Amino acid sequence: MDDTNTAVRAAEHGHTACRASIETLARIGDKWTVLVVGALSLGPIRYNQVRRVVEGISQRMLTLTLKGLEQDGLVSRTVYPTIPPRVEYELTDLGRTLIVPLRAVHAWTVEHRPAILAAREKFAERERQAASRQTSFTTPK
Amino acid sequence: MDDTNTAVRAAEHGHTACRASIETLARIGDKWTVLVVGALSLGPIRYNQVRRVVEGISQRMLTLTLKGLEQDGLVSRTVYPTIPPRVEYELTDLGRTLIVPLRAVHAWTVEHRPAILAAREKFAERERQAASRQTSFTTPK
DNA sequence: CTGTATCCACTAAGATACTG
DNA sequence: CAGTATCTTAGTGGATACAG
Repeated sequence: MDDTNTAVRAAEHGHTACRASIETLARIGDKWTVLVVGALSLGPIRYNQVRRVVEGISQRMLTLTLKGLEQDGLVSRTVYPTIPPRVEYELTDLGRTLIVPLRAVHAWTVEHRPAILAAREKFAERERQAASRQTSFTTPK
Repeated sequence: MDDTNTAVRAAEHGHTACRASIETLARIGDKWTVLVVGALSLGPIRYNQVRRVVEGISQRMLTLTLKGLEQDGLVSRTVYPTIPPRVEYELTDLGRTLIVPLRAVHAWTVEHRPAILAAREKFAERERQAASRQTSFTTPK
């Protein structure tokens, strides 16, 4: 009917196209995937090396993350049947293309993180003020 | 000692710088935030309009997502004290800067999604083969 | 060394009902 | 219209122990 509704319709249009991307974004947006990709971005690397680089990751999560990436064709897994066994992980060509947009996001976070932290501070402050005003209303004396 | 270890050390160096970004990435990388930002990217929009555009979001998640974004200074919230009440949400300047890297990621997902889906297919196929080979071993006759 | 399997705690998220 | 409150369930992730 009006401008606003037109804008909303446009959003809905883009929205459908977005859904698919969201699913993909969820994959790479989780807690560990980006860190693991970062670890792999420098070349082939073994399981326990990843584990050391990505500090704090559990064996379970590392295995799950790597398997997920392998499943999506972003990482290749090569087993050398030696004793002890040796498994190397490496970004595929597809996986390497991911580095570019990842860097864009990374640059954004680095650039705007101070502003975000400042905003959080201000928000927390306003919340404290609102809370104290509440208190003085309910228990004035 | 060798090239690999050098690479690993380099990764560890970058790693520390990454941690902070990860935290921020977790914020914007969740299921709903990106969709909501997409809805807001076209201009000021009211609560229930967002709700309609971002299909499937619950009231709870919408409120939480908006509050999170407001907290981080990415979205501004304006209340018009009319009856019925009217609340408009809008991207701040900071929030608008987020659109750029978001588009980069979006472009990546659109471009490479077919490859990812194909990789998943192939992976599933290999898994089926491995499973059937297992079966023929354990129950040969 | 490179995983898998199990258990458990915690949180995230949906449904529902209610308030200003 | 724009939320808040509460309940319940599903998924995530960590610790541990064990296997190939």
